[in-house]
Amino acid sequence: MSQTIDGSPTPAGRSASVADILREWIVEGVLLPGTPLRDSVMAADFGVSRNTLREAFRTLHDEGLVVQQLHKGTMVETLDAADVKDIFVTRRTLELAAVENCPLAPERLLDALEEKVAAAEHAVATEDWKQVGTASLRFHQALVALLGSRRMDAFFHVTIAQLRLAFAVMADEAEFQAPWVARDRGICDLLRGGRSQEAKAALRLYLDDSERLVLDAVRAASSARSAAASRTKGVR
Amino acid sequence: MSQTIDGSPTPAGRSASVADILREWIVEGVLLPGTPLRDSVMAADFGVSRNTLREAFRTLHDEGLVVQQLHKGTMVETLDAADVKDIFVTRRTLELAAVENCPLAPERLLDALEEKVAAAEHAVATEDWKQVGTASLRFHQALVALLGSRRMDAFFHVTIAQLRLAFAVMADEAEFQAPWVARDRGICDLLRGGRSQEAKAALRLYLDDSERLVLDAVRAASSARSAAASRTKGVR
DNA sequence: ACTGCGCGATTGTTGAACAATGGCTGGCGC
DNA sequence: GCGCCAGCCATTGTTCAACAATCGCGCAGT
Repeated sequence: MSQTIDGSPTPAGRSASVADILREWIVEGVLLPGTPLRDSVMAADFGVSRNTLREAFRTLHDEGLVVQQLHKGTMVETLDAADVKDIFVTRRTLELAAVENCPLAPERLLDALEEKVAAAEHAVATEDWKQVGTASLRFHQALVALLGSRRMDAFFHVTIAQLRLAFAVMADEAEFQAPWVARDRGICDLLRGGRSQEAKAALRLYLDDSERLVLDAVRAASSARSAAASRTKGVR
Repeated sequence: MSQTIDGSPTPAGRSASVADILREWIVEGVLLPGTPLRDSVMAADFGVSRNTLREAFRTLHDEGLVVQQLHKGTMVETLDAADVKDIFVTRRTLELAAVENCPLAPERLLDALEEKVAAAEHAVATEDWKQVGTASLRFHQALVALLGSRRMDAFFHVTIAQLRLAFAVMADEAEFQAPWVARDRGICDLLRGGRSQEAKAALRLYLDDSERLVLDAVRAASSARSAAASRTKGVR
């Protein structure tokens, strides 16, 4: 799960390279949720051994991007409505606790907050909408970091990675992404101004709105998927 | 220590079986913190391939029970004071949020709470002190379950497993274990009586006291360990 | 149309080979 | 005698191809 604390000389070999490519494909939406990843054929495609590929699968499994069932193989994680609700329960618990804990957090972490919001705003300015979602999530990761717990940071990282799976099937246009960054900025400023209770309220509304949006997207994708499945099976 | 896996109906794969056994040995204190696990010899002991054993090691690594240093192998995780603080930050965040959420939790989860406390009390009655610690932790797991999040349940489960590493080096006598169960009972009754704010206050005190105790134990074990290290190196 | 069986496809496991790194031992110079 | 350096050995990390176990699907029989 040691995801890119980079600078570390990870000579982790070919399986890491394969994992990087697959990760890219998954979060970019090239490999859609539910896609089965058959190791035999992918091993041939990449020109590596099955065992190496399985190692890459394992890495992605640690990051919550794929699921593995015994003797049924590996497939890209599919989020249903229950998963989204689960993720947002998690987000509320961790992020709201972090905001409440903000006054006790060291200055360094507050600065990281500012930095992440600035990065998101830069992504908006350059209209790199795919990056905007990622940058915004990084801000929320920095939010959780206020708690000062290595373990919760790692846990939240996986949670966020799964949420990105849902983003992959969403339209990434200006009117969908930009408003969130503005709200991130608002929360950041409230926190840096020491008004953590107001920040908490703002964050709660933020999460409620965001959950609604993601839920709609996931339900749409899910119904589209089941419709496609019915078509291939000839059910009407 | 030659223990073979086979014979059992291997319900979840062999690497998983090996991981189960090692996990048992670790949390039961058979393998003490810092014990190096050499893959060649353990693979022979278990009668499995070195590759399979490394798979098991990786599973335990994900669960935070062992650490892996590049080219230095795998060893049982040793918790230092920072780790304990980290774990208790996590416990406060999750458990207190769970208690606050209690009024919204379904009846079924409240009943589970009662069941777990009863189990802990039974362990006390039979003076099975090793089981008492485990049963008490299970109560706290049920507490977190009030949040209704599969992901947080899983996360808390590994957190608790790490905490048991510290318990492994603690004296497990009546006067150390029994009081916690009584306090668990108090919290449980408050929750079932709908007085979640009082339960929250009680839980906060509980966690503060528990953290102090575990911290002392870990510091004692740590200093004992470093003293032993100095002795073997000839440092006075 | 339904049920049971067998086969192909796919995954899980193995053992070996090779590379890379860390620690240790022995020798050297001071 | 003490400290430092170099080379060797043991252990770990990575990859591979072959073997075994299991699941799902199609086919035959009723």
